[in-house]
Amino acid sequence: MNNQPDIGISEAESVVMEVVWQRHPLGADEIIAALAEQQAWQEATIKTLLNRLLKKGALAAEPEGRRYRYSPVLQREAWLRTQSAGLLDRLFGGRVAPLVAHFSQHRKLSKKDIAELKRLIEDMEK
Amino acid sequence: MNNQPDIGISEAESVVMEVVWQRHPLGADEIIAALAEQQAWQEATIKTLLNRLLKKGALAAEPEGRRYRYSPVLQREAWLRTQSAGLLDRLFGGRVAPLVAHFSQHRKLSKKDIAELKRLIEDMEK
DNA sequence: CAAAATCAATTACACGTGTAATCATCCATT
DNA sequence: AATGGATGATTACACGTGTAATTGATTTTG
Repeated sequence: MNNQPDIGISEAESVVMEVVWQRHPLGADEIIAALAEQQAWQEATIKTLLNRLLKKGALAAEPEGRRYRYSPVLQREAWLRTQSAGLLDRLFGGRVAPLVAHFSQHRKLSKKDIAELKRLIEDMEK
Repeated sequence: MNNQPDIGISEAESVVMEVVWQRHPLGADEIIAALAEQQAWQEATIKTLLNRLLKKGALAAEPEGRRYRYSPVLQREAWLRTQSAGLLDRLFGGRVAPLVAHFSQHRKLSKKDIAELKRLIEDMEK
């Protein structure tokens, strides 16, 4: 009974969420400040995104004086899960191995990556 | 100099592409027939998608009599690459290991999957 | 040959999204 | 108290997308 019926957030919205996921609660000004460094967005744009995220229920806002502090309702983990599951199913028939194979062909994996993968797999075998 | 400047296709469009990737060239009727079994789309809808894919340059159509036969221009491999790279970068900071870790936590990997992964990694080490 | 069937092309339309400007409200300052 | 600044709310607007109906051109059929 706490199950959010799968909030869908857009690309731009997810950029805002990333900021709030990292630290919260945050005021709009702080979010705007954090984004100023990576995005070329006007303040108004970010305000819009915040409102849309509120309306979608991905963020919660608690009033603090005349300001709001925003916190995530949608959890990053849950979002990650639907995003990556979606891609895996649509593109790789839901199988992880082909996905890894794909990356191993097209993306340089460092020795560290490989070592880490190896450890992961060993853990899985137990 | 053959570099298509990154054709972007939508979700619904990709469903059509999957059909054409599997077998081509195909007439619109064949595509419609193939999709009838999985999608509840009207013919007109598929026609629209075909036209949009043409306009985007993702498909090519050669006239055959008064019909067209459609073939992919955008290659599945290329599309896969941008799709999965996008997700990897946006969600996992471009690192493969965290992605695999994520799946290993949330998705049951069969023994077969694990064995396959293991082999992949062994190959990588060489 | 006229009528019907077949396809592709054109047009439709609501909704989400990226991107923002403007409006309204409330607090602080002169 | 009036004014200016801050900030949230409302409105804007073009474009992509999902979903299709309608139109137009051509072919097949009676």
